[in-house]
Amino acid sequence: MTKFHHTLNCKDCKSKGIIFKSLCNEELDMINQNRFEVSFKAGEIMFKQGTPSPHFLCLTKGLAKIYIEGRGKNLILALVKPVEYIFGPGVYVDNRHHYSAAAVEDSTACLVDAATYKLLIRQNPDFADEFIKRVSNQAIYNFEQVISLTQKQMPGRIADALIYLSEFVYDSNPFEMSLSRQDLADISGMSKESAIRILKDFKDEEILSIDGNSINILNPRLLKQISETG
Amino acid sequence: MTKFHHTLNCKDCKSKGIIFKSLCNEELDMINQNRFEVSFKAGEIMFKQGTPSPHFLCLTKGLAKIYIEGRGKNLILALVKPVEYIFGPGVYVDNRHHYSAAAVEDSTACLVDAATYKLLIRQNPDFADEFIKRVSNQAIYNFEQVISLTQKQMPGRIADALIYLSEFVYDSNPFEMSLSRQDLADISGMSKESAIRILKDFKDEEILSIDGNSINILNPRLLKQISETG
DNA sequence: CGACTGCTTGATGTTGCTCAACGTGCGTGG
DNA sequence: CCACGCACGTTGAGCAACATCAAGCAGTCG
Repeated sequence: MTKFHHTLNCKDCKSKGIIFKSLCNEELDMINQNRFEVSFKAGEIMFKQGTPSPHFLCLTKGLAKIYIEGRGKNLILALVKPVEYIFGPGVYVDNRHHYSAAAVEDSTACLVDAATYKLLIRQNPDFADEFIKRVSNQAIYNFEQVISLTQKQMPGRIADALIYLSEFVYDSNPFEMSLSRQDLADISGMSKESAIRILKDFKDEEILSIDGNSINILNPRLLKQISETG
Repeated sequence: MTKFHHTLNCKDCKSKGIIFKSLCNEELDMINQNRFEVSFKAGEIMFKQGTPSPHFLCLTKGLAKIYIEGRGKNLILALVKPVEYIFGPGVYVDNRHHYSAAAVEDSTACLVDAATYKLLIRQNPDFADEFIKRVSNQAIYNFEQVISLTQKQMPGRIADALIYLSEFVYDSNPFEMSLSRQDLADISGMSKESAIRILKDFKDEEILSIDGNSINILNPRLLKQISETG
């Protein structure tokens, strides 16, 4: 994990687009004053569940997973790609992280002081609205995830995970999966053996073609159907 | 479902305490202008997943459940008691309810226009902070729930549900459960038969005594331990 | 009194986990 | 360079957990 300081200014940052669009230059300056950049190698832990949480983290390059550590197994809540931020709910509650984050690919991120961030939310209603919208979206996604995990059987859950990867993470159909099979299992809430078996089944039914980590969804319609029928 | 209008003023409402403490009289007036009261009989649906969501709902009497409807089974996300509010994430996203709500006991609630509420959040940073804190707490609770549902076996999940009921909902140890066994099962993500069986096991092990709907936790320590070991 | 609803229990089948063995690529140190 | 260890992926067999089905029982309401 390497730290840089002020490699460029927030005002000029290409990445700010989606998140900080409601901030004026003065406000961006404030963030710029209170941030630093960090880089992570694949596999490195960004922060750990239970530790104090003084920062807002914005991923500028790579891919990260956020996951809850529970009794031996991990559960991956989401994958985070540039330019999205990680800002746990603990910041407004007990100042602790309630989940862990780790780099899946080599990544870089900007850390911004949480107090600064909270101040901006108080100052700028548009920014606050934007933030609440973000949190709301995450909550909605969580609901779907809970239903997937508790009410679908394994093929449906793997189907969900594959659709998520193809549509939201890698954004392409034949895609190179930088996740391990264990990660895929942790997304779908099952053992890695089970995940592998389902992948094989899908391959046998010619829904997918798999070569190592490159996956091609041959029959998206059937995959969607498996996802829906559970 | 019966409607009342302005039975009293928000300023004088005993129930406002926790939620609206950061609002001034003028702001409370605004809410007062844009609200109406509704009463529900036990079992009645307050709103349904998928329908438009133009209101913020504040429960003033009774007990309600919020639950997601999925393939035949329901999953109860939380029980809501006075004075807590129900304000789905959809309000900031697509104006739809992402879960349903129903009265468990005879209940009354205040409905407040969502636009008014959102306006107040923009106007009053303290109120906004309070709201975000609330949403954050809910998110944290959701994480614990997901872990409980996906990584614990049935006895641990039932233990979690019983602790939740005793400590957060009914707030007493021998408690009269206004929920059905099906509801208990829907909280714990299992079939009602399984829920009943675990209850019986707990009774046989003298962790609980059960008489109809009144439950007495005889061995809270052991129950906690079952909850933790999964 | 019969129909109905919610609760309870047992029998049976399925699902998905665990464990153990083996293969394979990759980096490290002799 | 080769030998070795190590992490990841893969496969099969056995078993525990859980759902489903079916039946019976009490209370309640017309």
